[in-house]
Amino acid sequence: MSRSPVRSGARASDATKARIVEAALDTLKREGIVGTCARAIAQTGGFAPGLLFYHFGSVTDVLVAAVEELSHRRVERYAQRLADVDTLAELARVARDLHAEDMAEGHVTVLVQMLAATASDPDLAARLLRVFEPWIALVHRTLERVVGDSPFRRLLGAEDGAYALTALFLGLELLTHLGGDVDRDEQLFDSFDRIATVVGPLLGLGRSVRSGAAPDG
Amino acid sequence: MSRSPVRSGARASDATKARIVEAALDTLKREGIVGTCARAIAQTGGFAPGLLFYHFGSVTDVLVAAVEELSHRRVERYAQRLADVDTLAELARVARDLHAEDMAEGHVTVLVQMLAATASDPDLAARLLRVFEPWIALVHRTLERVVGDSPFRRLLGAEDGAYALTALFLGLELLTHLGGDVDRDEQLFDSFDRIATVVGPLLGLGRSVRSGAAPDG
Amino acid sequence: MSRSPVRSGARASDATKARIVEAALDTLKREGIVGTCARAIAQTGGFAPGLLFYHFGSVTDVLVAAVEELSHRRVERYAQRLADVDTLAELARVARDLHAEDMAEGHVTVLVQMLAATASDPDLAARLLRVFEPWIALVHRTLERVVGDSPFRRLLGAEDGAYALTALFLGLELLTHLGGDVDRDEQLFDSFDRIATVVGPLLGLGRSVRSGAAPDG
Amino acid sequence: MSRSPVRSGARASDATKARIVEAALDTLKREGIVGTCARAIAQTGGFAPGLLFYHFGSVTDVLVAAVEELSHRRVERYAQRLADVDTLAELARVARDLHAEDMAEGHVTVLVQMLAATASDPDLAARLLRVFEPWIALVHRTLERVVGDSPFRRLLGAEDGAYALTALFLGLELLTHLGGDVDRDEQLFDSFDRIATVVGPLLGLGRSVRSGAAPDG
DNA sequence: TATGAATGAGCCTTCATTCAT
DNA sequence: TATGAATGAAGGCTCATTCAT
Repeated sequence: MSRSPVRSGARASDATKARIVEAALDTLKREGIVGTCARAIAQTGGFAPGLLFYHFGSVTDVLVAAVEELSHRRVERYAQRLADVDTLAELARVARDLHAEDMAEGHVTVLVQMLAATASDPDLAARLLRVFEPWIALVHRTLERVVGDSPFRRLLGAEDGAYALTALFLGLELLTHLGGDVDRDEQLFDSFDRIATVVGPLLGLGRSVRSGAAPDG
Repeated sequence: MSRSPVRSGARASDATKARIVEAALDTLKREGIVGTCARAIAQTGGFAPGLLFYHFGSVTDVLVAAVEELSHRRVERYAQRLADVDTLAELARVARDLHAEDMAEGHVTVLVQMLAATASDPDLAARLLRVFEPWIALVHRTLERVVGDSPFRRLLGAEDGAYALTALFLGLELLTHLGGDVDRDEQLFDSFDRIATVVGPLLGLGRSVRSGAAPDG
Repeated sequence: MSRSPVRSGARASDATKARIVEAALDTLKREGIVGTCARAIAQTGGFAPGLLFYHFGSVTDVLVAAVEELSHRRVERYAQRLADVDTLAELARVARDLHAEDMAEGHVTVLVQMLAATASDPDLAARLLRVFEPWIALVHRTLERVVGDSPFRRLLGAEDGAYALTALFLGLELLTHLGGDVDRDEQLFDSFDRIATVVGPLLGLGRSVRSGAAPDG
Repeated sequence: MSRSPVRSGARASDATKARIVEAALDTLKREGIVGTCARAIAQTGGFAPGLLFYHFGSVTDVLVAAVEELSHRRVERYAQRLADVDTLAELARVARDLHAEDMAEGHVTVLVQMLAATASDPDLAARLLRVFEPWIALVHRTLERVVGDSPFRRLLGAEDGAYALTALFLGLELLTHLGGDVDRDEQLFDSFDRIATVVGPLLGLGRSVRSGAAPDG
């Protein structure tokens, strides 16, 4: 039933597992969840389909591993970029960059496709939730910092903000594939920039508050 | 040989086609795109799988017809509810209601699942775009009215606003299935209410502007 | 999950189901349980493998249906031949005939192969038991009649006798495939004939008792 | 290139081969022939599947080796227990004991499962026949002794007797798995005891004859 | 000697689709 | 119009076996 490598920490096979995960990510981006099957992944990666089962046991397990890997990578990157964000304006700018990266490299596609698969597999939902938790927490912490103790907090809590922001990212991905109008996102984030620049200070958000001790603007 | 009800305008078969479409919607909501196949639809509707092909030619065609039907229904309802919306605060309230309806009846699930399928089928993307156009236009028009000629327009154009709002709706659906935390959406829309109530007047949005400065109707 | 024809009583498909069952029996006889798979059955019967699943849902279900069919047929035949058996000598003669038939047409092979499969599938065991019950009951009733109220009854109850006889039949099949010495069974049943002829009357078995002591028919 | 332990007489690898054989026996008992594959055997024995092929070349070869081993062991044991058997009554008693042992430790399961596999592999049949020969010979010799020169010999030759007895053992195994009625065998052997006790002397079998004419012990 | 990675064939099952009725 | 039988192509997964180490 549970062949050894499925849950072992063996070093030798790690390279192969990484290769399989990479192939899964590629396939997911290119074909979507509907077009992603063991054979498609194997073909993408240039290996025999059996190898996938040898190392992961099932297609779903590969996909979850793939999302895990992606999540790790992006959380690291997000953490790096969000570390210095204290202002709504800064947040808008960084968000735009991260979103651009995500779109360019198909990261959000992977997430959205996996989330869609969740509808026919409640088990998968639970597993994905666990994977996303650190990510959600990161966005949450950042917003906490940006919103801080400002009065804006009364309007939109950090948690709700993180939730909405995440939803927005995912939704944009769904729509992007639809129209192919790539510039639209650019334009939208331009708007966010403007809003943040205007609204932020207006409501006393971000650094202005925190550095209230040392007003720099 | 010459039986082609697929594209005929025959009235007699319309009831059956409606039944099939309804079954497709049900199945899509319940099983998601991955679990939706000809047999599943047929079983949901209580008819033979062959009937589906007789009337629509292919599974994809039924699904598109289903989305079309759903879109028609919702556009009508949206139009009805959005007709009187002139204010950001009103918009927030109506948006919350519509979103609640959509979620309760699984409408957004259908959209999201179909949009997800788009990734492995570019043709489908084009067809869906056409279906969604009137809907997008409606939201766009509403926002146009709400934002009006206010200075806010500079910050977020009606088009971008509609785009972002739609994306948000879709994204929320994806996330809802994940955590099962149904109250979260409620909470988020509460926040929107508050924001709209506070920010709207602040920026001189909605009726205040239109009916205040230049009453045109 | 459970497509209609699987458990329907439809008349039209009965012929096909019979054809599939026949192919399963043939395959079981020719290839044994190890060599009997959906494809092999399909090839034997000259139909697409999918047809088997369409009508029966799973390979195991076809096999059980096949054993059921075989059991029905043989029970009928056994009943016919055993009806007039009152004597151990008669029983020996009829048993030899029936065994010869069974071997010639591979009936016992089917049973033995299915029973062997039981070892890795407890569920199957339960299902087969149900199928065999009427058969076992028949042999039991016959022995009851043969042994009657004779003193022999103290030595070997009808139930044990039926059990042993059945086991013997099955065991012979296993051994026959081994040596290919077809005459051996003949020889063995010759011995049984002789034993029955000698031992029966010695112990006052069968008709001698029933019609001798109290002629009731 | 030149590593061929498959047919070497190397002493070092004998322990490993024994381990593999043991694992094969265990697996055969637990899972039956249908569930016995290289991986299952390897898992049972706690070694890599490759090892099996390294030492035996194929799964079938391991299984044959396993039956060989089992046969050796049981022949030895049977010889030990049957050595002193001269009487039908004694034979019945010993047979019951041996059968109980065989059942308890699953020996007959192994035989039956392998014999079943014979149906799809004529080659295997030939190989097994060779393995069983000494065993059959042993039973034959014992019966020869028991039946001796008695008039019973005319009724059931030793050869036929051995054949029938073996078949019975195998058949009982097949039936035991079916009903799970473990006591049934006990009961049957009780009957045999009774029969042997009554019928044996009646027909002048066993020691009575041999030790009667020429008392040797 | 022993392991575990890797492969390709094969197995069970499901799917979209066609067709006779 | 509607059904249900039938097919051939996948799809997920397992298997025997080989090979590099």
